[in-house]
Amino acid sequence: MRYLVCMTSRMKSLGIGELGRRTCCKVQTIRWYEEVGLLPPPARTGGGHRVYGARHLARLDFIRHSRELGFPLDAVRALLTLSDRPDQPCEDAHALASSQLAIVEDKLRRLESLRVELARMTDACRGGVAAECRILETLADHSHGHCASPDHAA
Amino acid sequence: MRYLVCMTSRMKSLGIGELGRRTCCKVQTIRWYEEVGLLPPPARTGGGHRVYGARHLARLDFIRHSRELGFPLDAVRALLTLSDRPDQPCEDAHALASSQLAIVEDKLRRLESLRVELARMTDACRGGVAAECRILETLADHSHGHCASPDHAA
DNA sequence: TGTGGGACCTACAGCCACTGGAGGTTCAAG
DNA sequence: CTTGAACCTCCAGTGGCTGTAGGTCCCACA
Repeated sequence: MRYLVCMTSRMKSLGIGELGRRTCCKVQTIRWYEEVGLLPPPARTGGGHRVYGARHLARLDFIRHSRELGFPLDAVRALLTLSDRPDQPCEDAHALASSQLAIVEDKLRRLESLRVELARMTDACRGGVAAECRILETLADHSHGHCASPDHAA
Repeated sequence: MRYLVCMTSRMKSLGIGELGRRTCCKVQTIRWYEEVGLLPPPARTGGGHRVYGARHLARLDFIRHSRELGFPLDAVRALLTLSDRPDQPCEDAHALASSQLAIVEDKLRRLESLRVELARMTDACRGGVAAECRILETLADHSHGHCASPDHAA
């Protein structure tokens, strides 16, 4: 793919492999982002190989960073649309980010209580046979919330 | 399904709906657990409806509690096998629980750094148009780790 | 100029742990 | 006997990729 660099003197063009290397994306993932409309279809060589430019690199970086922060693809799509319209107010971006923050905070809370329970379990287990195992006992103990979730009540 | 209670005087028998209500499991999920071998196939009425007993209730409670703690189904399967053999040593249960604890602790660490970055983002954004939005700017900024992951290097 | 082999192509199946829907049957109460 | 909720089976879809099969293209090197 080095020939691509020679083809256009002023701008770097790169193949899908090189793009993947620069953005920490697997090649299949890049193709899949194209398929679902996150990344615009690039130019092709005569033989059908994809040829990317700086725009694609930036866009894929944006996508990857958003994904790393846990935004679902729909949110990434919305954020990309916003960044494509620099004159629009950024309220939506703010809303997306704070709802993502709320989700993360909620996950943190719930994971923390899992951690506590798991730590208590492993601490309580002092070896021995399964019949006396505190871990298995805890798991079998059904004195939990018992379907208080509104989801299930409905 | 009340007839089931009458059928057997000494033990409560229940239909799939009632079992679901008592364990916070959707009916489909119960059937699916049966399909993948986590829950033994129950008796059936003449018409083909599933009839569960106390064993199933306990086992499903065990499964649900394990799942709530984040154990993947394979681990749940292993834990169930252990609890079915009370004479065996419980080392495996301990190993499973501590590896799950390690996974949870790792997730907590990573979620916490997400939280920090998201909070910084939303704090930095003071409204305005997308072109000046700190959130979009942060997402577009590609001064990150750049493929240090061994996964990608390999 | 030929060749080797790595990078690329498409198309499709599989992962986890369910969830939902279609279309039909069974059950218990009134 | 009718009603309608609960149940049945089968199958497709979710999110976000990942892996595989079977082929084609590209370019460095001899």
